[in-house]
Amino acid sequence: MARAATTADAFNAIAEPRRRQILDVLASGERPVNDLVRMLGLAQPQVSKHLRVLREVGAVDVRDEGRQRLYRLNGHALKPIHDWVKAYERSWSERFDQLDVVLQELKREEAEGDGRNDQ
Amino acid sequence: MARAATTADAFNAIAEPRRRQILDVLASGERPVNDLVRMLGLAQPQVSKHLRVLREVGAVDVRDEGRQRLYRLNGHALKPIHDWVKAYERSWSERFDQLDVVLQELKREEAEGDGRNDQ
DNA sequence: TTGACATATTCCTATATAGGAATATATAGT
DNA sequence: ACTATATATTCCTATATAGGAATATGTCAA
Repeated sequence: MARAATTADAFNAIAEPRRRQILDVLASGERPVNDLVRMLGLAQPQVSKHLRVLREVGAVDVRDEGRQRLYRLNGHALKPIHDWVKAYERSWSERFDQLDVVLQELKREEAEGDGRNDQ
Repeated sequence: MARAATTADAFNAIAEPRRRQILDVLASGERPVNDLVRMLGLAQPQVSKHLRVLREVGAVDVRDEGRQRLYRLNGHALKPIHDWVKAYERSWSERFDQLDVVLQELKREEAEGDGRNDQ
């Protein structure tokens, strides 16, 4: 079997750096395709193709306005990624290091309390 | 050009659901390959191959112990993903909705203050 | 050293890109 | 109707999988 389609889910869609760049630009607001072409320095067909993938996974929405097509971010599609990766935050976050220290202390106190029955 | 290699970066590596599952299992602690084989119901060679990809992007580390190889999580490799996706949190988080309300109010108050030169 | 166990690698194939080039479609203006 | 502008689609090709099957490598134990 080959790799899953880029349109299979958001994880596959955003594996491509250009598509992340497109989302980053759209984060600042709605944009026509040509804005993206200019800002990212890509060929127009490639941008349209990337936008199609992003649309298929629900990461962007489109709106017609005259001869332009205005794309806008739909961050909801990225929530599963956020939810998944958030579980690993403790691997690098000082905040969680601190939390771990506190939890360790609680556990130690609890163990000490065992013999003395509370107090 | 084809798609970037799965080993190109963490984004590409974790696009494959099996590899995310492997990381999820390793999050609970170090494991030999056969544990993963049993827990995920995959063929052993496939697991070894997925582990290789995860190793190449730095998401796991290995340690030899007798005839077993113990794999463990290295969450640091996932930080870039977390950092990237975090910027989109406001799209779905109520917390940020609230923050936006506050910011709007501040902006409004500032605008009102314009004519009255401070207060 | 022979055998059992644990893991990695190699070979195979169907499939899906990403980018470039060319072209199609749609809309506005004259 | 014609033209310019904006965007999408199609065709092409090199490349990289993911999984299955077979096999290689490494290590312990008798």
